[in-house]
Amino acid sequence: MKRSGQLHNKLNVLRAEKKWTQQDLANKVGVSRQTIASIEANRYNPSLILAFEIAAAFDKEIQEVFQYKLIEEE
Amino acid sequence: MKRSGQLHNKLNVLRAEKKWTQQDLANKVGVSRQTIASIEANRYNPSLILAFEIAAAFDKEIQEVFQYKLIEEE
DNA sequence: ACAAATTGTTAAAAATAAATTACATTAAAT
DNA sequence: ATTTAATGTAATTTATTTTTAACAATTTGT
Repeated sequence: MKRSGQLHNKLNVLRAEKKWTQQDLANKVGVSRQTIASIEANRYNPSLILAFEIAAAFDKEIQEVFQYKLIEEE
Repeated sequence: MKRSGQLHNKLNVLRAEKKWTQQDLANKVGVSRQTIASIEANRYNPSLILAFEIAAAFDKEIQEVFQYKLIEEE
């Protein structure tokens, strides 16, 4: 699929603030630890529902957790 | 995968405001018309990147376009 | 009423996310 | 220094999204 931008996230920072391990967060949102690790490392693009659940776990809005930067087109 | 909530969206309303067809929106975000139709009908859960691109097309935040309601657990 | 555009929906294939298993590396605790 | 917990990452499998193609149904324009 076409990708016209890049996804970044603040999962490691937010986890550190709460002192949660990847496993802790994985348990809270009901996915595997590797899924959290992969998202954290930007290895893939989570589903919107998972993004909502992660944001809710931190009591934040999605854009406080995930940032999407459009790539400039010339 | 576990689903502990429901996703809703306002795509049809936002499209109507802009007078965009499904095809128009599909072109703007670079997916097929059927992808837009399927998201609009809640047949599936888009990727976070696609959700960001759709929101950007409407110049809105994600949560103005998509709403995620957690299901009550007892 | 007719034609054209738009939408609803489905099926099959392709692409990508997510689960699972596994193991190596790093950090923390004793 | 040794053990234990936490993280990085890779391979394989499974689940889901997305594409493509197709056709029916509905809406819009003339």
